[in-house]
Amino acid sequence: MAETKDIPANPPHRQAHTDDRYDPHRIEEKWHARWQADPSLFAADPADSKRKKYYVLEMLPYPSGVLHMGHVRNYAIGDALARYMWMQGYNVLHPMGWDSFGLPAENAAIKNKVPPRQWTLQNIAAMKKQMNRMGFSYDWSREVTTCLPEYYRWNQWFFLKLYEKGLAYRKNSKVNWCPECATVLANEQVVGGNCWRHEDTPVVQRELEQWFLRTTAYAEELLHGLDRLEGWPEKVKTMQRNWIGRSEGALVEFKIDGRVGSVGNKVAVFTTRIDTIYGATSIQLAPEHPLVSDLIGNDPSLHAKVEEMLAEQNKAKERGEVESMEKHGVFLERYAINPFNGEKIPIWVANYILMDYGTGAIMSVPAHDERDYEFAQKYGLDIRVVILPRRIGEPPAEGEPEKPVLPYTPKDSLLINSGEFSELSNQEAIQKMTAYAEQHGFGKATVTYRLKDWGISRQRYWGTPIPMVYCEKDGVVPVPEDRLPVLLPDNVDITLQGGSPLARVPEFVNAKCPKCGGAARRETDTMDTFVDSSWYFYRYTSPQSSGKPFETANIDYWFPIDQYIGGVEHAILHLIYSRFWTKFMRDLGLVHNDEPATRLFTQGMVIKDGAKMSKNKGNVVSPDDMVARFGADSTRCYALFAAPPDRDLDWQEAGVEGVHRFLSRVYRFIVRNAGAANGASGRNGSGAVTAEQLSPKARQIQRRLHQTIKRVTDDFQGRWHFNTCVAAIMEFVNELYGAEEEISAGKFPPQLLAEVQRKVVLLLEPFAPYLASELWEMLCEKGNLLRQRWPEYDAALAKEDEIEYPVQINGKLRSRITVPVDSPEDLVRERALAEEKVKATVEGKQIVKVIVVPGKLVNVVVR
RNA sequence: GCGAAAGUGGCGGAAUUGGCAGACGCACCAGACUUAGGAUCUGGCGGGUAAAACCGUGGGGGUUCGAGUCCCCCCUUUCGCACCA
Repeated sequence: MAETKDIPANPPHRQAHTDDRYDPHRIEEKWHARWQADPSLFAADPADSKRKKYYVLEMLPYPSGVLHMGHVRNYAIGDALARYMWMQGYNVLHPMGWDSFGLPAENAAIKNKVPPRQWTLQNIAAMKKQMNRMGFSYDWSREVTTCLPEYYRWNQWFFLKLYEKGLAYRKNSKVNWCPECATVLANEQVVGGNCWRHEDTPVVQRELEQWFLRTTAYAEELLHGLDRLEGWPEKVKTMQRNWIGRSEGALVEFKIDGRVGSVGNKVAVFTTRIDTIYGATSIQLAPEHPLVSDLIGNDPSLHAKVEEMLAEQNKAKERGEVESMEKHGVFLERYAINPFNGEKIPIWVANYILMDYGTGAIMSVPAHDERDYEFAQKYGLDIRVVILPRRIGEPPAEGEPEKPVLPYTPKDSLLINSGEFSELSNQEAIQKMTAYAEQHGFGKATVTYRLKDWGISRQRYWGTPIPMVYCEKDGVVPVPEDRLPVLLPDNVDITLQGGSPLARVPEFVNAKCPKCGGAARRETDTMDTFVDSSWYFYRYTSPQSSGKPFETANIDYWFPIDQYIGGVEHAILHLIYSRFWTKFMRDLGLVHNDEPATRLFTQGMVIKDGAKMSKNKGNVVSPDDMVARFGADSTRCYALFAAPPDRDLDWQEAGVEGVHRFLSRVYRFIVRNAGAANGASGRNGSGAVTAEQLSPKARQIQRRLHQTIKRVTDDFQGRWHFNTCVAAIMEFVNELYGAEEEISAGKFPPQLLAEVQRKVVLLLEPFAPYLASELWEMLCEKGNLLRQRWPEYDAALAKEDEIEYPVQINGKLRSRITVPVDSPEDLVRERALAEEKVKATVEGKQIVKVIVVPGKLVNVVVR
């Protein structure tokens, strides 16, 4: 009690002042207005800048009209990084735009009778307002809006280039059709075989003539390029590898026995296991295989059976039950000849053969393939073993059965019953048998991919018109470059259902043939919106460019993107398409980089009560609501604090409150102490005060400050653990509160106090930029915080004088000793053994050894 | 079925290379200040015990002076792929 005399009865930090209350709304509105008034604050220097560049990019949103928490998290991460990189002295490009074509605008138009364009532009305005309110540091002078002709004309231009190079072509193909919407859906809008908007409406397949982009031309490069993308998550790279699905094998032709139809007298199969060809006991065709009807001929009962199979398959597809379908087949009563042994084997049609993979036909080897085995068992087909784990006559290894368990599929065994190839290893057999087939003209080595060409035609209104016309005389004719853009007409009645809305606009459809000038019909399909997002980030470098999509010189400076940030849901589609687009543009000579982005980060989802936020579940937390209650700083700071960025984040309102309390504490500390420090020059380190002149507590604060700078910096750039960055600052602020009695008693040199406050504010800038700006000004500092340098940590000042060693006995904590830092091991050992508790515990036992881990601990091993 | 990631207090999460498990925050408890407190400040807070001992990172084994961390087996959850020949 006695010492309380020295301390004011009501020390300042124990009082609630009305004037030191943290009012985020007052602060944020003030700075919001200033930032809006001066867009240059967040603008990147031009590409001819001598400064080193940093391009940080968040995936552009679809302008649905409201920002959700997932956006906020994504952008809070990107914004923290952008601000940090500015403070590291980089010229930072941090742009934002709108992926603004797409079906929701059309749906909204039908529902609310608002033109898609108007609906979209309103939404953009609303979301932009929300983003600005969050305080994101976007360079809006580079904003890209994909539904505007200035942008989409370049989609058309690229399309013409693709067409010129033979990378855009037209063919008949099946598309997803929702009868309820009366429109085509993108693959990603088909959920479990049903329409995403009408969850009980199965999507049907419709055959339509469509435009495709030849992504498969780059399959090999898209695959191998992944190996060099070290800054991409393994998960995403694996997904892309699987999607591309490269498979090495052989094409082998089997002659068809007997009469020959119009399609040919051979059937080609693709196999990765040509080494098992002596075990082939049937040929299996996909039901849609063109040979099927030829082989059936006029047999009505076979015809009916195959038809039935197709019908069943379609039904299963509609129900989304294709995977669980039982294997089913029909024998076509015809035979093929195995070119290796001349054997006649039956030809079947089977529902498990996919027409769009390989050749749509396989050789069936039941003994050595799971699916063929299941099928052969059901229909009693021959099962012939042609590979063994060991030589015939060799005894089985310990625990190995006498005969291999079928189906036996390993690739490191030996061939038997395979003519001249018997006794070869599988690997050797694959090479020799492929060569044999090639020599005899019935086969060759080949590579198959699962990746398919990208169908970009959409029978929708709200998209980029495909710049093609159809002329009776000249056929398919591209619109000449100088007549771009082909403008998307306004005032289109999209309530008319069925077919492309543009087909119902005569002014649009009726065109002149660019070649002959005669009457022609315009293409009325529009492009997939993934075209828009395949190259938008290049446009940010040259947003005003009018004669070209962008200036190559700007690309050379800014690209590749240093850090791309977005949701993992784009791992395949957008990220493959944009890699494809980059490679194509590189081959045109427009860019000189092979890949769009060197580093990719996929943040976790924002969930609430264990489930993804959704209107259906009623667990949506609105950013506006959070901002209204706690302010933008608390909201974004919580989004970074609550979990590491790659993990799912469980939104807890009490947590936002906690962060808000923390920011309040920072605010109040500086409000109370800014005056004491102002006037002192803390701007260049600790000024004139040396560490020795400080009181123990002041020295401790100085030490902790530098330790905190190190922790925040390391966690930020080393690991991207923003949660521990914020935690470290919290710890330091707690420490400051612990020292506040001494501070308010004037025992801290003003220089140190100024340095502490100044650096805390700088550390806070990436996480709570509004508050940081306000406090910066309160400290009488001037200028754009983003142009300030990130604080540097001083190892000498951070260094402890003493270190505490835990002392273990047989691995259990028994005591602690404190020794001067850098004490020699011998001294640490001596002090540990001299410790009373240790002595008592060790008493009467034999010390086997004493382990001293410098800077960590002491462990005494006794027996 | 295959592949990947994860499993730590009442909750979100820390522990970066094997070295004091539970930082920081929430919730809770106590105290201070108060006309008042859903404000603020201080302290406590894995289980267990009077206090220790002891037990604790999904379960079981192992390596090690020492394991949340490494190895083997198993369980659970999430995500991705799913007849790809």
